[in-house]
Amino acid sequence: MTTSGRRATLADVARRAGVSTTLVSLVMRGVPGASPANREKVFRVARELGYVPDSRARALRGRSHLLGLMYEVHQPFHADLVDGIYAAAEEAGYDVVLSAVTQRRNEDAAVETLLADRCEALLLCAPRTGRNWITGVAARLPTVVLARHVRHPDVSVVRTADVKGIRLAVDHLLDLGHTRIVHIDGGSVPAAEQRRRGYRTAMTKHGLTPVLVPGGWSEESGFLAAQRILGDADRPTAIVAFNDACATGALSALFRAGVAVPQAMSVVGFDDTHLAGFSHVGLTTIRQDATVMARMAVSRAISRIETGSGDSNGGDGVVPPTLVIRGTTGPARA
Amino acid sequence: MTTSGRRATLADVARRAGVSTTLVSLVMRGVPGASPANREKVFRVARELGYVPDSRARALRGRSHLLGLMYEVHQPFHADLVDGIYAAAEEAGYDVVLSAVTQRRNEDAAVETLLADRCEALLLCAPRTGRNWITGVAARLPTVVLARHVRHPDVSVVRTADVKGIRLAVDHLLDLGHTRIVHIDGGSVPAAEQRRRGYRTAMTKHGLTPVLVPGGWSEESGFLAAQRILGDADRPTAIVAFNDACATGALSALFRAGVAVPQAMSVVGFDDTHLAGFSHVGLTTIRQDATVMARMAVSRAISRIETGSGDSNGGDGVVPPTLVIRGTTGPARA
DNA sequence: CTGTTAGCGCATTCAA
DNA sequence: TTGAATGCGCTAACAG
Repeated sequence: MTTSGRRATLADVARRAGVSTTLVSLVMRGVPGASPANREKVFRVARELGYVPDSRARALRGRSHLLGLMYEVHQPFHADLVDGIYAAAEEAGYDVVLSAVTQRRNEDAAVETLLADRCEALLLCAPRTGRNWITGVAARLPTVVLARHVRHPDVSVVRTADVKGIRLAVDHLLDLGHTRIVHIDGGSVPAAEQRRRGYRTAMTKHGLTPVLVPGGWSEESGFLAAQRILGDADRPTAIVAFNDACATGALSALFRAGVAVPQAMSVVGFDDTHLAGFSHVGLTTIRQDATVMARMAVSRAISRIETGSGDSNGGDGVVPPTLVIRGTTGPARA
Repeated sequence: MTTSGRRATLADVARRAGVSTTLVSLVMRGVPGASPANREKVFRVARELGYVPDSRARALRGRSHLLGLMYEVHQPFHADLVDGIYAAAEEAGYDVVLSAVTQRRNEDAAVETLLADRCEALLLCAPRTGRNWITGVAARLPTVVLARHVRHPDVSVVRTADVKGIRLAVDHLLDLGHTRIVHIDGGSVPAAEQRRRGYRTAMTKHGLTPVLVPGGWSEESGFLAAQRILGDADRPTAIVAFNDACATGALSALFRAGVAVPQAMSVVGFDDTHLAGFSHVGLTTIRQDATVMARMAVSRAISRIETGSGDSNGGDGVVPPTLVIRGTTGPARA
């Protein structure tokens, strides 16, 4: 930094431009009420001084128009949500404050900073902490939970229809002639329960026996689960994985073991993250629409802010998933 | 939200506890100067009212103690940096404001919000915008650039010794008896230039001919590049990829084509992101130490803030990379 | 169209 | 140990 010491303020600009602070404020906010000549002059001086309105002082004055967003830095799907939420918030005239959950920074810490930041509502991406914690948070600020089930009047929920998503996967495999289909589950991760249930339901509905293999949300967990599956005497012909990362890990195990995909084994993921779309993976998967979820979440947050409370939209925001067929599923062997 | 309408303030707590605002302020900041009895009472009332100090009002008062961090949501290595920077900043008594770069939100927009947020310094993770933009930003606020070369008195740089990193990779392969080693480069991405140069230097030093294959930072680019390599008449025996994602993509192409790794082809990545560590990938790679880089970056930012300007640490912060040998490299075939 | 003024929530003087 | 007063940068009344 080479420029002056102090940060330029609205008053500095006003003084230098020879106008009132009100006028500068008007011009900077783009509201009408200033002559073109003055508007021009203010802009010029502001640029000269490197003036940027102080968002904190602005917020202190009245409403902050801030949406607090908690997400996990290492989750690709959360990255998609972040992107969508930025966009949706901007459209609605709100700003977003990010608060990341990392290995050394837990959800409680993440929310604490959001609270201190004067956010008007909280968006929580797939919170892992218990239900009581969530309702506790929701008691303090309007709260929207994404990608997790919670049933409580204080919290709005936006999620994918997990059960339906898994059903799409199973049905797709059935259409291809598979009958021995296993599910690598997500363990204790949010949504894992629903997907497990969806799998069981879909299988039993067709008179098939559900087989669950313990997994997780990471590539490693998928890898390990697939190895276990390959060791089974009665090897299945298809795998429905908890998510894309898990599916990718499983794929690696299969490649390693020389099992041809999809000839000898079909694999379906969940999420449709960037990972799945890469041409080399070509993963058949269940797509969660991050953009739609983001839009819904923002809209619900704002509605909660403005109506003070209560969910006018009636119930969870459930986004329908879609089946994306790529290269990892194929006909069952005769 | 079920509680009262207005957010509780310091004055509310003071009134309810029957003490002065000063006292509450003291207690909340944990500075000495209040009787144990009062301290206790203030804490109790604060909890009852759900009082959280307003960080924005606090910042308005004097210094904000805020570090602005720009990073790319979809880059795993940036996630590692974010994690480290949160930790390092906290140790130093600073807070972090995140500003993500996404597909719909460019670097300029990201920095603009950081400026408005009253940050005292900026940390830019591998900025892609031109040099002039960076120096322009640095003219406004103390700035530290991570993982990219910039030579300018106004900007501090923290980066991995890219040239040395690539040399480690090449030397490792030479030790294993490889001579036909190609480099899948990073195109126009920051640091790609240095790695390219490091590769050329390392090869020519040993009298070998460098062979560059155009690549990029994504898995897809690595996949495509590897396909091209496999099509070559004079197929190499080893690949040094621009980064882990690129290497992972290349690995997939090799698996697909039935090329055994490392028997028929060795592959080295760069970064040592989570991806590389997963057991199923077992990628030999050049490790960038995100934690050390984060610590250095924070320390330089603070030093710039406090000394007003100038880089007392003298020159770039260069973090030595290390070779991590896993399963994707092996002896060249006789 | 433009200027004056009050106050947002907090930390920090200075007095008591 | 405690309390009252001041100002950070900005916006929203209100007056000119």
